[in-house]
Amino acid sequence: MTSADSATDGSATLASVVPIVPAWRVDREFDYIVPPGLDVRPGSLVRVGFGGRRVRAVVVSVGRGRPDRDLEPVSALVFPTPVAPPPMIDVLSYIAHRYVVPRARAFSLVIPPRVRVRVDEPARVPDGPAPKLLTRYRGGRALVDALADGRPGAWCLRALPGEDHGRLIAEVVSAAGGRALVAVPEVRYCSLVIDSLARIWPDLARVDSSVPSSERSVAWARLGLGSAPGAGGRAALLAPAVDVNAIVVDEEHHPSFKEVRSPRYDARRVALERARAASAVCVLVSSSPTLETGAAVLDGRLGSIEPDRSEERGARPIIEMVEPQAGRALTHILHERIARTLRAGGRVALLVPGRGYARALWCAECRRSVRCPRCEAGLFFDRRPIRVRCARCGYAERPPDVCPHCGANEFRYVGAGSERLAEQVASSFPRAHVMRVDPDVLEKAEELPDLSASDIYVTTWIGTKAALRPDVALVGVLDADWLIRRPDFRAAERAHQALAEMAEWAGPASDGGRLVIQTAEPNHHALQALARADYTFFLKRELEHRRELSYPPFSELVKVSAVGTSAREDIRKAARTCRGAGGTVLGPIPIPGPEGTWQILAKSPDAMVVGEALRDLVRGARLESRLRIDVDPR
DNA sequence: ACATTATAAATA
DNA sequence: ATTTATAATGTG
Repeated sequence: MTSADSATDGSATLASVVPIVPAWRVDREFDYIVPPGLDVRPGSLVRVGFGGRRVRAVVVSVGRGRPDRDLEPVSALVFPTPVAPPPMIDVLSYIAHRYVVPRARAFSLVIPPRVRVRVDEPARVPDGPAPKLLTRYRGGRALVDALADGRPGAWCLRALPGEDHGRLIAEVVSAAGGRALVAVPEVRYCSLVIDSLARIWPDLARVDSSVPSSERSVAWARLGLGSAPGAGGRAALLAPAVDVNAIVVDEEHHPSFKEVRSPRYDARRVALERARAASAVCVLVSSSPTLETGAAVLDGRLGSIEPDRSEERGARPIIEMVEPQAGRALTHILHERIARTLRAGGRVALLVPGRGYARALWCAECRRSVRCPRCEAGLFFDRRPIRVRCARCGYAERPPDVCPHCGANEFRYVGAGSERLAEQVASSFPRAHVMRVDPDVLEKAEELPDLSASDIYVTTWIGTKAALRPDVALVGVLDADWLIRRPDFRAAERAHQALAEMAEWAGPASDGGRLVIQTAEPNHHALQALARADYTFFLKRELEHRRELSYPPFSELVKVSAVGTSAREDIRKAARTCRGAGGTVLGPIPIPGPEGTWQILAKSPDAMVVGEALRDLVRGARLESRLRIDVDPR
């Protein structure tokens, strides 16, 4: 098309764009003229004049037409390849709708850092490994066939505890011809899975948030040219790769797949949605999948890939449930198991629920705990220096001299934290080398301590990350009840996942692996499932509880909070809106935070219906307070 | 009369 | 979100 044509019939190439201005007032498309010679396609990132300034914008469609008014031209193309190639515009629009944000905010997820990039045509993608581990699973062959035939679908791959996920995922990526995106949990140190994929595919595009922005931009552009595969944190699922055959989410149950900042998307849903829109295969990998995923397998919405029962049982360590003894952090049995393991030259890991010296400070008189003035969470007690601290908000202060409730001046130190426990263990086993790994130690350490030097490794949940944990023969969980009894409807699920991870850490009984769990509730289904090495047992029992209270997967959740002058009034408006959209509303309740913060939780059959109603509320009525909408909260 | 500051409206 | 026009308020 030449400019002479547009002069004769008045038609021109037009682009509809979404300006990257995250405000409800401009949550729509704007049209511009595409100057001849500019390679503007759907998904291109461009610069346009908008309201007296220049902003970046994502092109959502391109076509010829007669402008019905004077249009501005697109002023430049700012990235060499489309940042939202089909079907990403639809996926991003889905995120905007489901998570109730202006489209511009969803689109900003795919905008690379501001650096100039130049990329070369990608080399041919080398072949990966043939399926060997995968075909040992029931359903593994079906997945390989589906990938080979290009049949779309979604699967849950329930990995064997102790499985090499790097190898397993490499086989999936390989079966997809390398045209795959892999998301791993967001981790600070490194990812073993990404490392092993990079060994097989040296061109692997790393879209980690840990890599420098220039490198990240280059990876973004290379994926746009068809280089494959790509891997990284949850953001990797939004990479501008073209012709994606497979989307893999590793450790599907990991909490980091829920974004905590706006747009608060759930990467599992996004993975499924992108795969559906791209007619690709989605694979959710975990040895203890979320209940939502497990339920989807039971009712056939997800294909099942699971290990053979005998292999599953074979991966399990010896598991002992031990009744806690009042006043002792370590029961006699656990003490004896530690001694025996050390004598045999084995290493021990002990898991404590909290850091610091004592986990709480209680008034000896009124038996109330000292709580954080900022966020109401319980405070833990530090000895060096002497102070109380809040694990949630980082509040740290000298402990009060008298009880803030009743004025008594005597306190009880309740529960051993990682620091006291490490001391206690060191004095019980004077010849063992005890190492403590908790958030305080990790913060101070410049680099990772040499973990292999220790005999007893005392840690909070932070030290259980796969990249941190040393080989051990015995894992002791000091207080499983703390996990099981948390006031959260997902407490059992989390406990099961955490303890399953500990069982994995201990290793199979055939290699001498042993797991000792101190608990007053040995019959809890999370623990029973572990003892039987039967995830499905846990799944079915926990589903009964969820059904009874109609929690996910029997409903979808939307959490709304309001903060500001008229928070109380606005949260009532939000509650009415949710009810009007078919939701059942819990609350409003006041929550910790700035003065006068209120929250509701809506359960409904379809969060998108509730979300749509809330979208109208925040877009239409002018609200005094700020509403924070969290769809699919975790 | 003119500078300064709050407020509303518009963005192609 | 940011700019721009417009109104409201302040100052010499």
